[in-house]
Amino acid sequence: MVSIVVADDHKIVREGLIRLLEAREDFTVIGEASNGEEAVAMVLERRPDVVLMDINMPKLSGIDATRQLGKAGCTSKILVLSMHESRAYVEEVLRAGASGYVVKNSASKDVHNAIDAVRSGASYLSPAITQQVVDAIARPGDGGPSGISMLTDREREVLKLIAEGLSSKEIASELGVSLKTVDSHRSNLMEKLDIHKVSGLVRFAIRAGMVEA
Amino acid sequence: MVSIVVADDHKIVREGLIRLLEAREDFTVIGEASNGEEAVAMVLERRPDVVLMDINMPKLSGIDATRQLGKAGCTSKILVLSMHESRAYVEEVLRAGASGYVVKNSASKDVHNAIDAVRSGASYLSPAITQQVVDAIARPGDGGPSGISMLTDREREVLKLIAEGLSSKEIASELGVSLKTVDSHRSNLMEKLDIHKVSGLVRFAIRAGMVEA
DNA sequence: AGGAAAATTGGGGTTTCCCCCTGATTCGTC
DNA sequence: GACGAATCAGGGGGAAACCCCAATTTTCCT
Repeated sequence: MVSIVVADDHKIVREGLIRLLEAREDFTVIGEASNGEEAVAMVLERRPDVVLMDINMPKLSGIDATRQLGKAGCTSKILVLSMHESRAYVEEVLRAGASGYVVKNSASKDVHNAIDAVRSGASYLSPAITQQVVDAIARPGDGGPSGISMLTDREREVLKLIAEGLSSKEIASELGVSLKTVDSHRSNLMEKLDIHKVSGLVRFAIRAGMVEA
Repeated sequence: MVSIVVADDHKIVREGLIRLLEAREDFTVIGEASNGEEAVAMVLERRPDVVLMDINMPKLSGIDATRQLGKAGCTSKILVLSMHESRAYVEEVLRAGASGYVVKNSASKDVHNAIDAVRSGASYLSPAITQQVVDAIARPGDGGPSGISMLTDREREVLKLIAEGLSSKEIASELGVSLKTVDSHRSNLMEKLDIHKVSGLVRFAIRAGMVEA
């Protein structure tokens, strides 16, 4: 019997997922969460075998939640559910410690397979994704990391807030650091990405799935 | 018996929705589509009582599909499913001819209710939405179409270039006018849209389909 | 363990651009 | 004529972008 926690901010999607999961008699959903914080708390408390986690969630993204669970020494396997097929996204998810990446454009059978895979210690990537990863590995001359992975955690954080429309001053107070520090991160990430305009940063962040359009 | 067509680009979501719908014995799903074009073709062919349509779909958005169905004289009731709760979206959806607007953060019971409502000729708006609509009506001052239609051709042109990352100076030379003129258009469109940051303009332009992410 | 490299933090100063305000002129349309 | 749209213009405040710099911590590699 495989115990599962489902985390997705859309109730209707959550309900649908649960039905799909429980079509398998050896799967049992033991909890559901509607945001990242809730998901972390619930997983740490109930210790499911598998967590089916959406990326786009309020308060704490699925990626950050995955990261936190890893740091907390959680042994539950995390299966990230995403609507994005961009390579940059997959990279970040896997580095955060997830065992699998399933695009929402999958059949329920695929999700079942994915759960079986991560249960047995394997990794699972949606077919649409594996090709991207293979491409990335096969193309070292591509400048390697597609951009986002060459940024530090802090720089990603700052980029996300820039793309969301916060001014440097607001970002500084949001992160609890000085304006000058934010300015440094801003300059550094612009240099790394070779994007020197806010508009470019916003489009990049959207393509990378860091923010919604 | 209510016949339904489900349109959503994510297969896993589509499957979940279908299960939720068929939990009601008087509902029967007679078709599913993974993009807007497919949805239009299928609805015109099978003439369902109700279409459950996601907004975000490739090729043709749920909104445009709704518009096309209306022009084609289709009598199927259209229930739009959206992850957005912003007023601008609701307005556009309803003006496109949809009978209902259901946020994805709803319970399956709400979707059942929504279908019952539109079936009987009524409109259905998710609770989270009704407040927004009431607010919009109560404020005749800015009650106009909250989107792109209030911009002039020139302003749309400038907005597009801003979103593409050009500076005001570059836009001026691109359009063959003075920098100050561009500055005026910029100010005016910002005022009209009530968006006062580049990041917001870029996201707006992407949502409006004026530029690619 | 020890040292190198990177990340994070912080500061000063300059230049450019953005944003908002006010105003004006021309053109076409209703 | 009245109106809206497009064009042009100046000035001022502020933010951003880019330059210089440096201290501390964390991470990584040998």
